[in-house]
Amino acid sequence: MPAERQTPDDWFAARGWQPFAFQREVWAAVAAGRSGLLHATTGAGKTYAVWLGALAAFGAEAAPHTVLWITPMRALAADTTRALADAAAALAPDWRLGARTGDTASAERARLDRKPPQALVTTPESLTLMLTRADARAQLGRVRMVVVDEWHELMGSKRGVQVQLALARLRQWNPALVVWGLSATLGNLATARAALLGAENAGVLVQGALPKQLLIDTLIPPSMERFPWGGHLGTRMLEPVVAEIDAAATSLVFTNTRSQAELWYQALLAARPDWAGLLALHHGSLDKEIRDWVELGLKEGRLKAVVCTSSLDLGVDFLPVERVLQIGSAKGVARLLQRAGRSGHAPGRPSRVTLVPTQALELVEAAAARQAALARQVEPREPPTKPFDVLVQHLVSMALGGGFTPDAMYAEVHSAYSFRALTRAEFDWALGFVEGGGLSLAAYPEYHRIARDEAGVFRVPSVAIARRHRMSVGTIVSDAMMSVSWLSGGRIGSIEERFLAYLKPGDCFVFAGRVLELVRVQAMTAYVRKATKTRGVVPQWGGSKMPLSSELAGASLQMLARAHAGDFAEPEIAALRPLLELQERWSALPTPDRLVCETFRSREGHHFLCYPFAGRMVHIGLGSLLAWRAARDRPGSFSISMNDYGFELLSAEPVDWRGLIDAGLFSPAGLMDDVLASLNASELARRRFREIARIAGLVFTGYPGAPHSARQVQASAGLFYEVFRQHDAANLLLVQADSEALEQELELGRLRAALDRMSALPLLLAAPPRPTPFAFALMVERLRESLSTEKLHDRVARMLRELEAAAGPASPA
DNA sequence: GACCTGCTGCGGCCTG
Repeated sequence: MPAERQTPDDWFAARGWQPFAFQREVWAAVAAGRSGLLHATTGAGKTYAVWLGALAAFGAEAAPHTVLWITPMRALAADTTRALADAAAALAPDWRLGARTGDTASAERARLDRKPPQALVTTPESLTLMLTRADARAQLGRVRMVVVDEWHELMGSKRGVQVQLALARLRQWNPALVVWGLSATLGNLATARAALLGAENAGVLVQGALPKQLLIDTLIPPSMERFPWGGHLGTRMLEPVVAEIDAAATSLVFTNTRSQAELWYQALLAARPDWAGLLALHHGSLDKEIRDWVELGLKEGRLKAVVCTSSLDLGVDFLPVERVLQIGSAKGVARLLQRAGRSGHAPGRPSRVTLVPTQALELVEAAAARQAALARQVEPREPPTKPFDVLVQHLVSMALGGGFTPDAMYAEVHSAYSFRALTRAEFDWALGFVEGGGLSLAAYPEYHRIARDEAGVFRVPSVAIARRHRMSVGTIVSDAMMSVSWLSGGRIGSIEERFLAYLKPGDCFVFAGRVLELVRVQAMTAYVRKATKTRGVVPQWGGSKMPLSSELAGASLQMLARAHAGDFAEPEIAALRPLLELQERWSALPTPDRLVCETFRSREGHHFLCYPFAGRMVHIGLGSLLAWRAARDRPGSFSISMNDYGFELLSAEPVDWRGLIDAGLFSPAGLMDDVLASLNASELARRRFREIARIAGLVFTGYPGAPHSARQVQASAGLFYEVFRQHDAANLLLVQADSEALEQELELGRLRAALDRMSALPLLLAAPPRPTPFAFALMVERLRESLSTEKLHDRVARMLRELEAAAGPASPA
C-alpha cells in the first residue's frame, strides 16, 4: 500500500512550525510552473521553500531525473541530499534521491546510471559531464525543474556561465523547465534573476525577508599609541583575540590569506599551549582529509576555534559556531555579511562578527563596514560578457552530447544571458575555431575537435579528443600546485611550485600548522618529515588580489567626512581620534566631497600622495597612469606604491604637481591610450590568456596523478598566445584576453569613474611637514612596481649628485 | 614610529 502523501502544510504542521509567507509564495509559484529567484539571508528556510514546492508539484509523477539540484561545492552535496530526503519521505515517499559529484564512488555512479533517482544533487561540472554523453537527451530531456543553490556565488563567474549554458540546453529539450535560484548577500537581484532564467524569461523574485539581528563590533586596540600605522598581519591584537576565543564555546577566526592563517594558528598556540588539540586550521591548500576532520570536529563541538580563510565561508550551515572573528579588512560588505552569518545560524538567533583591525586605518574601515552592512549596501556581482573560452568548450561538450546543428545551437547559446549580445559572426567564428582550429592551428588534427556528419550534425569524431575534453570540463583554473606529502606516506596538502623552488632539502617551512623539513622533491610532490626545529618560513600562495569594494570604500569616505565634521561617535573613530586629528592638522581628511593630495620631501626624495579610496587595483592603474603622464614630456623616474586608500609617487627630482594637475593630469580624456601606453597591458593579457587557453581546451594540464608542471602549462599557453598574435590577430580568444585584462585586472570602469571624480572634486593639495598617518601606511607598503622613463646616464648623474651631497657637511634632518 | 599579505570553487585517464 502506497504511503500517504503529505502537503507542504502537513509537513510544517507535523513539525509544529509555521511556514513563512515567502515559503508559501515560492511553493505556489512552483506549483504554477513559474521560475524564479529566492533571495534570503538564512539557509534552511530557502531550501525547504523550493524543495517542498517541487515535491508538491511533481511528487506524484515519479520519473527519473525530475529535479536536478545544483550545488557549487561537493562538500554540500551529502548534507543537502540528506535534508532533501527528509522532506521527500513525507511528500513523495516513492522518490529516490542521489548525489553525483567528482568524488562519487564508481559503484555508486554505476547505480545512478542504471537507475536514475527522481532527484539528483550535483555540481555544475558534473552536470556538464552528464550533458556530454551521447544519450544525454534520453537521460536529461525530461528534467522538470532545476534548483541552483548559492547562485550568488556562481553568477559572477565563468562557472555561472557554464550553468547558464547547461540550463539553455535543458530548456531546449523541455521549454516548460522550471528553474529556481537560491541566493544570499547580493546587491543586484534583477540581474541575478535574468542571468539564471535566460534573456527572455522574467520569472518571479521572492524576498525571504526574515528579520535577522546583526551585530558587528570591533576589538579596539588596548593601546593606540603602540598600534601600527601600516601592516596587515595583526598579531599585535593577539591578546584580545585570545580573550575572545576563551570566552566563547566555539569560534571561527577568518583571515584573508592562507599564510596569515598559518601564522595566526602558530601565534595562538604559542600563546595558549593548553589549546593544543582544541585549535584547528582550515584553508584551501590543506588536504581534503585534514579539512574533513576539522569540519567534523566543528560539527561535533570538539573544537574551540578554527583559524580559516574563505574556505569556511560556505558549507558550515549546520555547524554550531558561537563567535566569528575577522582579522583584517573583510574588503567587502557581502563577504562580511556572509561571515557574520556563520554564527547564530538558526532562526531568531543574532549573527555576530567581531572585526579585528591590523592597523590604524582599518578602524575607519571597520566602522564603515558596520554602517554599510546595517544599511545592506551589498556589492553587485556581474555575470561575464561573452566569454568565448566557455563558448568554445561548450560547443565541444554539446557535440559530444548528441551533436547539434549550427542554427539551433546559435539560438540556444544566444538565449543564455551572458551571450545575449553574441552575434552570428562571433558564433560562427567559435564554431569554425573548434571545427578547424582557426587560422593558425588548421594543420593540427587535434584542434579539429568537431566535424559535420552526413546529416549536417556536428559531432566529435575522435575518441581521444572526447576523452581529453571530458577530462578538462569546467572553468576553474588554478596554478600547478605541488603536493606536500609525508616521507612515510599520506598527503598533507599542496603548495606552489614557485615557493618550493626557493627551498633546498633540509630547509624548514610552516605548513598545516606544523614545522616541516623538506626531504626531496620528485614528480610534482614535495616529501617532508617533521622538523626538529621550531621555526620555518611560512609559504605564500599566489592568490589573486582582493581590492576594497566600491561600497566599502565609499562608506569609509563617509566615515571620514563624519570625523571631519567633528562626529566621533563610533567607537572605532573615537579610538582613532588623535590620529585623525593629526592628519587633519598636517594635511586634511579625504571625504566624498574633496580630493586630498600631499607633497613633501624626505631623504628618499620627493613624495606625491593621493587618496581617492578606489581600491588597490585602481590605484595601481592611477599611479602608473599619472607617473606616465607626468613623465611624458620630461624624463623622470617614479617609484609607485599603493594600498586600498591611495597611492604614492616618489621621484628623485621635484615635480610641479599643481601645474600638472591644472594642465589636466587627472583628465579622463585619452584614458584608454594612456593606460595601454603606461602599463604593460600585453603582459597582463598574456597572463589572462593562460586561463582562457585552458578553458578553451587548447592546453591540457595532464592526467590525474600526473599533472603537468606550471612551467609546461605556461610555456604552451604562451606559445599559443604568440602564434595567435602573429598569425591570427582577430582570434576572439585574444580579444577576450585583452578585455579581461582591462576589466578585471585593471578595473578600467572603476578607474575611469575615479578619474571623473578626481577631476570634478575640489583639490586640497597639502604640503605637510612630515609624512602624515595616511602617507605612512603607503610608505610602509613600499614599492611593488616601478616605472622608469629615465635614461641611464641621468640616473648615474643623479647617483653621483647624491654621493656628493652625502659626502658634504651633514645637514640637520 | 613601524615588515611581514593576497581567497574559493571541480573534474578527469591509461595499464596485456
